[in-house]
Amino acid sequence: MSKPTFYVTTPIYYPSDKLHIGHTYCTVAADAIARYKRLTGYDVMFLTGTDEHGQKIEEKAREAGVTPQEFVDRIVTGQGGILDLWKLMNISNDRFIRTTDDYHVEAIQRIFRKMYEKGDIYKGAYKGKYCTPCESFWTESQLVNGNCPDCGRPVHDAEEEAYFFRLSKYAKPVQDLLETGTFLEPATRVNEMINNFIKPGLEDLCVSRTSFKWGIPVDFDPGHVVYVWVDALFNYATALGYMNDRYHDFEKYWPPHNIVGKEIVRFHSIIWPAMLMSVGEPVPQKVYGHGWLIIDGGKMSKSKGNVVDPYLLAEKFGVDALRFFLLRTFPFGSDGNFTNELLINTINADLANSLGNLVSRTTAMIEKYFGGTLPVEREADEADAELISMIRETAASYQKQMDAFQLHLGLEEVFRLIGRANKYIDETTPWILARDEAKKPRLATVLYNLLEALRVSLIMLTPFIPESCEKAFRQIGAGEEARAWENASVYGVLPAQVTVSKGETLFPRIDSAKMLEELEHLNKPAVVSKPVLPDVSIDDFAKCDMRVCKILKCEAVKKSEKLLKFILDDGSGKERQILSGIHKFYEPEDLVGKKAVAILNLPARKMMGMESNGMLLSAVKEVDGKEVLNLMFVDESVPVGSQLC
RNA sequence: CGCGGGAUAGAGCAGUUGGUAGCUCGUCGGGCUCAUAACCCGGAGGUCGGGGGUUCAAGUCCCUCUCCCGCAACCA
Repeated sequence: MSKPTFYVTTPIYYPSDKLHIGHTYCTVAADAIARYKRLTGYDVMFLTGTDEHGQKIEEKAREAGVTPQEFVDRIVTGQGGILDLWKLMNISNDRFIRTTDDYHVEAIQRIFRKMYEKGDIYKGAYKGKYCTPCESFWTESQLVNGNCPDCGRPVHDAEEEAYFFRLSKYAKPVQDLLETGTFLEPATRVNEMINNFIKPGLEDLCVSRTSFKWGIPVDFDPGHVVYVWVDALFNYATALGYMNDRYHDFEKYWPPHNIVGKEIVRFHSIIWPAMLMSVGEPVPQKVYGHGWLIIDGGKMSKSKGNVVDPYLLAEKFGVDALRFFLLRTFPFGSDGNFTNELLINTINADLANSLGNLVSRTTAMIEKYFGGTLPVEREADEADAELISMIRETAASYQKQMDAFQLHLGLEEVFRLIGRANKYIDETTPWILARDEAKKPRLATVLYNLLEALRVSLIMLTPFIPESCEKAFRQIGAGEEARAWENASVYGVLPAQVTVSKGETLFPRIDSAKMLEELEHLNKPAVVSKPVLPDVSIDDFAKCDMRVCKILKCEAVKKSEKLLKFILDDGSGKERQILSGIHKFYEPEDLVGKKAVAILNLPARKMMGMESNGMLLSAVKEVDGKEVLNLMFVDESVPVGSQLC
């Protein structure tokens, strides 16, 4: 009899930067699901990977002075890269796809052609507002006062050749899919999608670009590259061999369970099923949009300097502790507030105090009272009933939660049992039983029951903390059979004369105050000094017209967090208006009357509907992960209009 | 009125179809001594953001207001 199959995926991550704890969260969750399914008897395919094309990577590579391929190789396969991170985190993926893999590239070209030949992709005109100097297309909604949002100059209607996917054709079936089944979870996301995107009407989707080259070429029209929707989404299929010969298990595993972050739910729940309908393949069994990790109440981002490094945490706390924390603490569907303090508290309370200590006290007593091996004589008591029934029943409620991807609730079930076992020790007072030779059978029974409670708990914890469970199984003397899922709801699986060994401490307690202080230091990386830019000619430098200006007026721009509006005297006799995004660093009233330096001959640019004619110069540096900015003030004695050279 | 999420004990969160407000951590007191200063028991602490409405009954349904967050916009 062949096992049922289960296919689970993470998003393919965009390797424009190192991955952070948020990516780790998602991948660890998918890993726990994959391990859980394997444990419970499924033939599992677990896929993760990287989405390596696109304009941003092209630009980043150019800035770094390498080819796009070299750039992504470094982030994906290089030291401390994505592959290393997943290895460190003990991720059990069966496959890893990179969208630059040959087989994927060829398959995407075939898929694109297939949809084209079917008529679902057609060559049309990308109509929009075009800004000639910027060589950019804009949509109506992107315009600022009807002008180019980049440079503020007028735009005109223009058309460009592009390929479109007939998304509109699939609006109805996609809506039905969202409304009827359990296709998209959690359910709150369904309303969001329907209200935001389906109800206003689905427009056909532009699926090719000519503005950059770093992508998969449309093989029958080489000027175009396939845009991300087709390239990235179909990775879930090509990785199984869909439209290629590299793999041959599409039939076996399709359709997938796509675990995704809430920011890409839209693509996975609308565009993705529509395209699958187009190529005539089943839609995913489930798209699950998990929440984000929030840091200090706000989104994690580079510019806030609050990106949490998973390497650092894994090194400090251990991989299993980190994995456990992520999945135990945060409801999988909603956002979670990440703090180091919470991390330490969770590790101490659940892993050290409850689980680790239970293993420790149980094995210690068996060694102390029986030399490590339980005798065969037993004596049952009514006091055992509740614990034993929990040993038998916890697996069922755990399974129910896990099948619904409610990982944190699954863990809660396990810890209810662990808590009950700790209480059982107090109720049965084995240290008192040990004083009376006649009560040895009773004592053996109590300790055996504790081992059994631990055994079934560890089976259920294996998907979350595999390494630690392995160690703990050995300590409580559990062999292969005792670790099997079938025996997670059976009492009495360990041999009566089981032998234990109190090994190393599974999860050492963490000194919270001390560790927090340590992390505080580590979070302040050495000040990064940027490399000096390539040479420019003196002529190039001379093209920049920088002059001393006096700040006549300065006020905050309404509705803008960052913008200040300056009226400057640049020495010409005319007032000059410049907008600058520095409100975070300065209050307007502190700046009036001061003299600063501005570059005057930048093209005018519209921001929040107002024109900015130039830029105030600032000194910027990243210190302790935070951006520090200082305007370049000059001495009162320097005449207004003085030119820098 | 751009879209969405949220406001429940000191902190972080649960509260299913409306029917005595719960959990974890912290705190205070007690117990125990097998164990990783851990474990067990108990107490204190909430007019469920404000106001109005429906109902025998509202944290839960309806209206309204305030505040926070995310997306979007913007940060040359």
